[in-house]
Amino acid sequence: MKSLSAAEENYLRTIYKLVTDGLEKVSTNEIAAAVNTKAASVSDMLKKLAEKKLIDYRKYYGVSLTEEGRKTALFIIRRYRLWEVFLVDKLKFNWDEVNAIAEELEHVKAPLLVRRLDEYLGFPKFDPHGDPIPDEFGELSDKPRITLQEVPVGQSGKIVSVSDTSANFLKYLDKVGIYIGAKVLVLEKIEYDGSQELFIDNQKKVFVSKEVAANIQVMLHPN
Amino acid sequence: MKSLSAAEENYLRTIYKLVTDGLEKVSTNEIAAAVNTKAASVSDMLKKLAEKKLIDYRKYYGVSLTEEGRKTALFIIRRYRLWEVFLVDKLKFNWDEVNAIAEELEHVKAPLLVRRLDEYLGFPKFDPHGDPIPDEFGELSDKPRITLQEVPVGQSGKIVSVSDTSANFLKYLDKVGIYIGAKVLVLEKIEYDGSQELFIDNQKKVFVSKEVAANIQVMLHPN
DNA sequence: ACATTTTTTTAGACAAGTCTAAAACTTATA
DNA sequence: TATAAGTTTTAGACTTGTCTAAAAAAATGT
Repeated sequence: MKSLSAAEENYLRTIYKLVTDGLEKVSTNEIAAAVNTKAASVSDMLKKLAEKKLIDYRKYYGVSLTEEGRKTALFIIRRYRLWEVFLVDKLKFNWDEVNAIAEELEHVKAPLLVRRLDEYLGFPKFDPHGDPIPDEFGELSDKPRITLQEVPVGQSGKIVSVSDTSANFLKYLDKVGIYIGAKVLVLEKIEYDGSQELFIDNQKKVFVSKEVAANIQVMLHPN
Repeated sequence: MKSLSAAEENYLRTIYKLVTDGLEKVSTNEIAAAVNTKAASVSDMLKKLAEKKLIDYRKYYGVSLTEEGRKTALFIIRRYRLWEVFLVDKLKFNWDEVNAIAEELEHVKAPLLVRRLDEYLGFPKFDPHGDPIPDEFGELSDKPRITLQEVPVGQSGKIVSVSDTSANFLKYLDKVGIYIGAKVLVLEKIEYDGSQELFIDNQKKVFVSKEVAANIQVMLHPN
């Protein structure tokens, strides 16, 4: 595996995240927003990553990962997500506080450290956001499917299945704009009755009851 | 507290270590050796640290820390030594494997992280080498005095006192070349009978029994 | 289909940190 | 004390990653 700078690793992890978030290819501007820099800087970096054969890059088109890039990204993500688990499980951070810190810890490379950390944490398969942690060989477990009820506020996912397949239920879902494959973001949860407000496909707000949420399975997105 | 780059922090911690190791002022070459770089690079960096008022620097003379530099170094060292404790206590590294890794972890700055880590580790007062860990306010505990028996192989220290003050014992010590203030390095320990081989003042090898070692108090050196 | 807007890339500059080679200074030695 | 030897600093170059401004390409709207 090629040795990468912290900046290169950041870009690679970000691209992986964006790609597996759905997009086939990712735009320069999207990357710029995600790594908090300017498009010009992204162009420069993309050239370098392309030279190292980690991404497929054609000017003015998007980028995608090569097989080598994908594998490399998985090892970076492994480090990142193990640290996330450490921060939440051991240091009692909230799942929404750990991103920035994990990003710094991710760049600590000592391979033995990662293995020991993994062991110490009990070989977790998923991070606090529900995203899978690649194993030593870069292998991913399937993403866990959790019910919409269990999705934390602010987290988004893709609707993958429903438990209640009655016509009534499906008709209701159809009517409010929920369907298999839809992107769903949890905007708010009402403690009182377990109902919640959703944002479907970044477009439509929908209010669902606890009962409805319990019957919808979601696959969490990274981030 | 000024915000420093990872490189600046490394230099500062190194200078602190060298200064408290005994030297009043530290030479460019000593620093170069310690941070594994060239004298020319050190000169450049010293100018920068002097500009930030973290060190007292006069060309062609040594450097020493200003009060601000000392304080800053203590916070860097706090991070460093807490990570050392984590690596040894939690991840089961040996005390001699942790230097390089702690050096990387040291640069992760999130202040809340350091506080949580401290708490998680049970507010340790000393790191695995016996060096004191500054508290949140940069305050140091005294160095612990431990018996020569407890000093790990490869670790060095200074002999600070003896429990047995009988003439016989002192005469023996004198004869083999052990005295208060001597530098002692533990070369080897014999499991079988608890005896050990020492290296006194980087000059003389001495073999002492378990009984003798138990009566000698040592103050550990950094590193 | 053409003009406008948006996105992306290039060109050139800059800051940090490192290096080598050579100059300046200090220390040791004869 | 003069010269040699060793140390430290300067000068100048290079790398990495960033930026702004401007040019080039693509997308959009009428």
